[in-house]
Amino acid sequence: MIALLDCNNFYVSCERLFNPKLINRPVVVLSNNDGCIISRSNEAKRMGIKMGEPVFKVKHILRKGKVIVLSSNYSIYGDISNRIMNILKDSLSDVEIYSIDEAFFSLRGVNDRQKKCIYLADKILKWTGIPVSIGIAKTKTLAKIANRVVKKKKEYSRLKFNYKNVLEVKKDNDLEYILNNTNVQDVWGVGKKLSIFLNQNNIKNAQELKQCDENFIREKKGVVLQRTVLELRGVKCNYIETSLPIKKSICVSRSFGRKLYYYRDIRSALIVFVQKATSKMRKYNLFCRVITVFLKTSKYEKEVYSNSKTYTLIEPTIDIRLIWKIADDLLRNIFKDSFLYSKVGIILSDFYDKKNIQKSLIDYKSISETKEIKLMKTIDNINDRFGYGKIRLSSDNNQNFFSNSIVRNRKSPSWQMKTKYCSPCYTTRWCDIPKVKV
DNA sequence: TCTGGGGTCCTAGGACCC
DNA sequence: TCTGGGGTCCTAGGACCC
Repeated sequence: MIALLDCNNFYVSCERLFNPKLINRPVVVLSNNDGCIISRSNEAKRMGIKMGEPVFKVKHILRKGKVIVLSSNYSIYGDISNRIMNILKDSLSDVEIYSIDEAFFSLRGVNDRQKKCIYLADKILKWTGIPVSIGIAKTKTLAKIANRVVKKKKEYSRLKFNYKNVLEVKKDNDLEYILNNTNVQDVWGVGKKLSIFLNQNNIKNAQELKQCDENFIREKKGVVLQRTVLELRGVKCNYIETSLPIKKSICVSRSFGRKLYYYRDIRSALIVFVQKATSKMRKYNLFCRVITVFLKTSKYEKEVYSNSKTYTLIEPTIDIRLIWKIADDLLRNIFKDSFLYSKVGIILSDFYDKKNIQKSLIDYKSISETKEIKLMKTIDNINDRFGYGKIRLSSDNNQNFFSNSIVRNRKSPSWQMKTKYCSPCYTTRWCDIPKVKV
């Protein structure tokens, strides 16, 4: 049997840990750039605020309901997430960290599965303060559904719930009842497009999807959806992945705090993203061969433009100077005057381990300890010790960006994200650690 | 005024090979 | 009249996830 653990309203729950004023009040957390609502407290959900909704569309509800609005603070969420995952790993052998707030784990060999899960949920609540829900079933897809049922008990009023936050579906007729009362678009792996297709073919709920002709699904929509159908029938197609997957691409990109018109402004944003992407790549000890830069206007803009260019090197590289030079060229290639741009980004891909690098036949030199590698290591060491951005590529417009954590009043570069309502980094920055008066 | 970021996987089609 | 069979690799685009 497989269990899925999911933290309840995760970002809001994290914020509440350090700010008790948020408890029992409607709270929402916003996406980067304060654009959309991506986490809601139960109080906010009850007011009809939807997941993913742009803030400006629900301004009136937020104001009227005195909803507390927060920018997202990923250093807190990441840190709390690590603590929760470590608790799981301490008492289980097969844990797959599926996302920042979700984990699958195997319950093979466990006698009383619900008891074990209740114990884990209690421990997580006690040790971290985060409430969680756990669903248990034969496959990942069914565990996802069971988990959803725990969180939406009201929609399944005929079920008997023995526990507040854990559910194992044991009886066949219970499962049938659950699947009959779960819309097809709420099944894991069925998104907007597929649910439209399924509805048109008279498949409206999970039970109907389970019983439909899998060959028809395979032929029309491919193997992924076919697997979903099989998983609904209790046939395992997706297994628990305990080892970290090998990275296939690294992307760093942000929407600008305001629309940008000038090339030099966009360039000064890109140079920062390139540095983030390359330092991330070096953390994984990887070399990349393919570099992509993309640039776009908002899709809601009157004059829409979006373009990307890719460059493939002969030899994989780790050198930020080379990567930046190429990225800069690519940007110059796709930039066009007279658009109001909202976003630029870099994608590094086609990764190689140091040992598996195919050298150029023509321009051969030994890779093992070249100057580039030594230089990059030195940069990383200095930045680790003295703070990110102490050594970086130069760009005239970014002088204040890297010192902004200390001096907040200086003018920040024009592309920087909006984070108007950000809470302190309570657990990851020395000066933000909460003070307690006794 | 205002609409996130970072990923993965699959498929179809084209180009090419012998 | 009549034009093979079997395959790989690459890319773009579409779908999904949180």
